[in-house]
Amino acid sequence: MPELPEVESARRFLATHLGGATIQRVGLLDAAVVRPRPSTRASEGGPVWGVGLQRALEGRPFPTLHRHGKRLGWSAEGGAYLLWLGMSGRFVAAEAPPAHARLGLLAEDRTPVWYVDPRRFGGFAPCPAGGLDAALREGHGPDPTLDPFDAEVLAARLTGRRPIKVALLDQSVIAGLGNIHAVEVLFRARLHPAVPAGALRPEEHRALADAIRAQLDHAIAELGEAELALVTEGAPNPFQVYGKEGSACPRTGSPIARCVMAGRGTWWSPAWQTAGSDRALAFIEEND
DNA sequence: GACAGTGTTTAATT
DNA sequence: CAATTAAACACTGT
Repeated sequence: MPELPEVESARRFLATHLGGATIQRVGLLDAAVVRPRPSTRASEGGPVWGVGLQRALEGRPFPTLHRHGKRLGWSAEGGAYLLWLGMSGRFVAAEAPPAHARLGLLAEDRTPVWYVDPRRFGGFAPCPAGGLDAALREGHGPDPTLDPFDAEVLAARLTGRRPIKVALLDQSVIAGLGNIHAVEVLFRARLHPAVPAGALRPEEHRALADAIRAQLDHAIAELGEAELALVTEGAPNPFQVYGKEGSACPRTGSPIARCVMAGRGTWWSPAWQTAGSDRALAFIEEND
């Protein structure tokens, strides 16, 4: 579920539902969601760190959450924590815990809020007190919605021969884009996904920077007003090219293509995304 | 049953 | 050695 816009949406959701409240109890339905360090896996989590999280939150005001890229975090009396949503993490307000609820936040006169994460790639982990900002940014490039971000910034960070699509997924280059929004950004910028990252021209850097900002702003606004999930079951696919192989390109009507780059599904419109196609690396079209 | 899936780390390979 | 790619994680839905 979560790329930058969805994580920002989760941050606002928590502030709306728990802001100003005192946390009475942290329900540990699955202690493995609390980890010793950020970005560790469920097998490393456990009640030892779960108790630490309970002690950090219970009986205290719900903290202000900060975000950088896809990471969330807070720093308060009980200590600093990082929170990341992995592939399927989300927050749900409900009286009873939904399926795959891993943790519950209970406050007086508020609907309980549950951290739900079927795949358990997401979690909570303590980070050094006073070092929240450093922990949020560690190993990450700029967040396009929070940091200075323009064609020059992009040009300086996009180097090497790997495809631009793969570079956009690298959080150390830019923080916040995931597979869906990277695919949509390239469509907006009319850029071929297989252009080597270091081979972009100045006008392409500009188009890409504009597309990244536009896509993120668009997605945040849409999530805010519609509570739209990334790919809600039953709902039609809301994206221009993501997951649309074989269907008509919204701009040209020609079929959307798909290939795999760095192990991730990549969709694009060959007729529309012509910028850089002269420099595109060899790639495999697997659409029929 | 096989396969793909919104993320990220680690191992293996080039 | 640096740059890339594959595998692993954990589980659901088609």
